[in-house]
Amino acid sequence: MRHVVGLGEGRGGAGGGGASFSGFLSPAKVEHSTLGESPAMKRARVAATGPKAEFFDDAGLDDGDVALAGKVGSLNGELLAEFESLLAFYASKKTEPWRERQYRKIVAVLKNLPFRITCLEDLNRPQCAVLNGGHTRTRVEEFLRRGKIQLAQNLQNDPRTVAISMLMNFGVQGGKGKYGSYVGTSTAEKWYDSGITTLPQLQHRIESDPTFLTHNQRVMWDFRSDFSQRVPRREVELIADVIAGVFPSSSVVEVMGSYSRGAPDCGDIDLLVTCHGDVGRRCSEAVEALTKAQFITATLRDSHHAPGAHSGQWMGGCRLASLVPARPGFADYTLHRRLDIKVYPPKFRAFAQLYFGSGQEFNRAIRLFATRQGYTLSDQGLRRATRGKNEKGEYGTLWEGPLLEDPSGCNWTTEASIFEFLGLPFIPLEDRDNGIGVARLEAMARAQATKPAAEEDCFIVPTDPRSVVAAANLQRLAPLPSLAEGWRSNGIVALDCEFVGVGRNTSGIGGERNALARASVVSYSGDVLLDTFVKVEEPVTDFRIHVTGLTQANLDQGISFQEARDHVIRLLEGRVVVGHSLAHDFKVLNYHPPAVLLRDTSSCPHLRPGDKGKSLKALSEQHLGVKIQDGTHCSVEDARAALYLYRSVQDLWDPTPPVLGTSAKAEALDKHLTEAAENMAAPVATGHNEPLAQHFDRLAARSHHYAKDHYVRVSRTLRSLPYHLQSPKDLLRPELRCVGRGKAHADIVRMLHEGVNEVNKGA
DNA sequence: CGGCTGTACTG
DNA sequence: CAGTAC
DNA sequence: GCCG
Repeated sequence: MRHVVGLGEGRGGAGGGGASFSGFLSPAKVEHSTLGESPAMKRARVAATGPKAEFFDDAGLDDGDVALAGKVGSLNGELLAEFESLLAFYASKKTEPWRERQYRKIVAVLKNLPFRITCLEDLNRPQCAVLNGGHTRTRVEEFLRRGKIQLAQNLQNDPRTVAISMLMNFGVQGGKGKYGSYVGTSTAEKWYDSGITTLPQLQHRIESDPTFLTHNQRVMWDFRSDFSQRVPRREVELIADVIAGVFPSSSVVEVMGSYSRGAPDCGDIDLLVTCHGDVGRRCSEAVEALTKAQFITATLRDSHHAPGAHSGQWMGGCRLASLVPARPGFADYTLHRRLDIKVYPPKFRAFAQLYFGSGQEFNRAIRLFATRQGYTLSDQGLRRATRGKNEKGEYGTLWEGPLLEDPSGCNWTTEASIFEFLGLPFIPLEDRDNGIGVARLEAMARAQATKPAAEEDCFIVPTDPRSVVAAANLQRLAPLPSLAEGWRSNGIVALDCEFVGVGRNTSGIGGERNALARASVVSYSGDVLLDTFVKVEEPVTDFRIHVTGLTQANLDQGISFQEARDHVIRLLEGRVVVGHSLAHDFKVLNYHPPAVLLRDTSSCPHLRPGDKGKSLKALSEQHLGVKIQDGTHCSVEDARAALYLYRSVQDLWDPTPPVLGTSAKAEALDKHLTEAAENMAAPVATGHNEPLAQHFDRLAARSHHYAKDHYVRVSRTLRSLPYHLQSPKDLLRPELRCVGRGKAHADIVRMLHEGVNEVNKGA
C-alpha cells in the first residue's frame, strides 16, 4: 500500500510554512513525505532486502561495507579527484562521448565506493568492474604507486578544458550533474574557437549581441545564479503542492529525482504527474494556469498539445514568491527554480517512475538489458523488438511489436512488475544512481548471456517417435555452416505444419479446406521449439494419412487451434521464418508476417531444382544428400530439412538481415522494398558513385558522433549501389532513404548539378 | 571491429 | 539534421 | 574506454 499524503493533513503536521495560496489548494494528491523516508524509498527498501543481500554476498562484501554505502565518497578522495580531471578533459571534447561516459561511470563508482582502494586486488571486487579494464586499471596502478596520475596532472589545468567547462556552465561553479545550460560541447567549442575564453568575454558578447544566445540559453543565462542555488526539501514540497493544485483531483503528483532519494536539498525539481484523460491537454491547461499566476517564469520546453499523446511535458523555471507572500520569520521564496513536469496516463506510471526515479547510467543499463532480452523499454512501456543490422549495414531496430501487457495481470502498476518481467531482481531506488545498480544489471546481463537459449520458450508435446528417428538423418549432417554472429543464428526459426482436410468431401481427395493438425517450429540449431498435435474442431473428412500419418487419436491428444497459433506466433514474431511453401502454413494459421522476414525454400534462387522438381524431398536429396519423407511426413523433419537447406545457402541468399519498420509502418516499408528489389536490375559491380562516396568519406572524417555515423552510412550506401546516381529523382528510391532530407541530400543534389569538385571547392 | 538508451524538443 | 536535454 |  502506498503512502499518500493528502493536502490538508500534510501541511498541518509539517509544522506549517504558513503557505496559503488560495486558488491553488491542491485537489490532486501529492505523494511525498515531509519527514524522513519517502514512500518511494520505503517501497524500495522493503522490496530490496532479498536480492540486494544476495548481490552483496556474491560481491564478497560484509555488512560493514553495506552500512557505509551512501555516505562515502571521501574514502577515495584523491583518486576521485584525478579521475574527475580526466572526466573534465574528455567531457570538454565533442569527439569523445564514449570515453567521457566511461569516465563518468568511474567517477560515479569512486564517489560511492564503500571502501578505500589500497591495492590492485581491490579492483577485483565486483563494484570496481569499471576500474578494472585495460587503461583504467593501469591508471589506478600508477596512482597506487606514485600517489598521482600523470596524465590527469597534465590535463588538470589545460586552459582549453577549463575554458570550455566554464562556457558550458556559464561560469557557474559546480555545474554539471543537475541540469543543462543548453550549451554543449559543440557550442562551447565554437565559442572557444571564436576567441571567447573567459567569463567577462562571454558576458560582453552576450550583452552586445542580442542574438548571440538561443532562447533556452538565454533563460539559463538569466537565471544562472538562482538556478545554481539548492532547493530545500520544504520548498520542493510547496512547489509540488502548487502543481497538484492545477491538476484534477484524481491525479497523483510525485516528486522524483534526488528528493525521492532523500536528499536534504535538490538541484532542481522533477515532478511526475499521473492523471486520466488527455495528458497533453491536462499539461497545457496546468501550464497555462501556472503562467497566469506568475508561478511559471520561463519555459524551456513545452510539448505541443497533441491530443492522445503518450505524455505531456514541460520544462522551465518557476518561483513561489507570487503565491506565497513574504512574511517575517519565514522564507520568502523569491528564488527562481528549475522545474520539470511530466504528465503520464496511469498505464505508464510505473515506467515513468522507473525512468525519472533512476539515474542516467541505470536507465541505459536496464534498457540495454531489455534490448538484449529481445525487448525495448522506455518511459512509455515495453515492447518486443529485434535489433540487428539492416541490408545497408546500419545497426538498428528491425522489428518492433505493440505495447506489451503485464503478464502478471497487474497492468504494470508497480516498478517491481517491470523488473519481474525482465527477470531482474528488484533494484532499490538508492542503488539506481550510484553505480551499484548498474553493476548488478551488468552482472545479470552476463549471467543471462551464458545461460543456454531459453528452454522455457519451448513447448513440446510428445508427438511421434518417428520425428526423432527421421530427423536423426539430418542431425548427422556435418559440418554445418559456422554460426554467424547475432541475427544470423538468433533471429531465425523454421516452421512446418501438417494439415488434414475438413469440409465437404467433393472430389474424393481431401476435404475442401485445410485444418491445422500438427505444428512444429525448430531453432536455427535444429532444436525443437514447438511440436504439437492440434485438435480439429470440425469433423475431419480426410486425414490424408498416407502423407500426414495422422489419426483421430493423434489429434485428440492435441491442443486447441488458438493455443497452437499463439505458440507459433510467439516463436515466430519478429524472426526470420524458414520453411517450404510457407504460404500454405500461414494461410491456415491465419498469421501473416511481413515478406521480408520469410525465407521460402520452394522459391530460393540459390536452390535450383534438379530433375525431380523442387519439392522439399527433392531439394533435400539434391542439395543435402538426405532422404526425407520416406513414408509419411513429419513436420519436425520437414522444418529441419528446410532449415538446413536454408543454412546451406545462407551466405549467398541472406548475407544481411532484413529491414523492417515498426508494426504500423512495416507493411508499407515492406512493399517499398519489394518494389525496389523488383525495380533494381540484377546486382552488378558496385563503385559507380565513387566520387560522391568520397565526398562523404571526407565529411565523415571531420564529423563526430551521430553526424559521422550518418555520413559513413551515406558513403557506404552510395558505394554499394548497383547503378549510377544520375538525377535527384534517384534519391527518392527507397534504398537511398538513409540519405535523409538534410545536408547529405543537398550535397548530392548540388554535386549532381555542379559536379563534385565545385561542391568541395565551396567547402 | 563496432556497439554503447530511448524520446522529443528547438533552431 | 544537429545539438541538446532528461 | 570497455566489452564480446
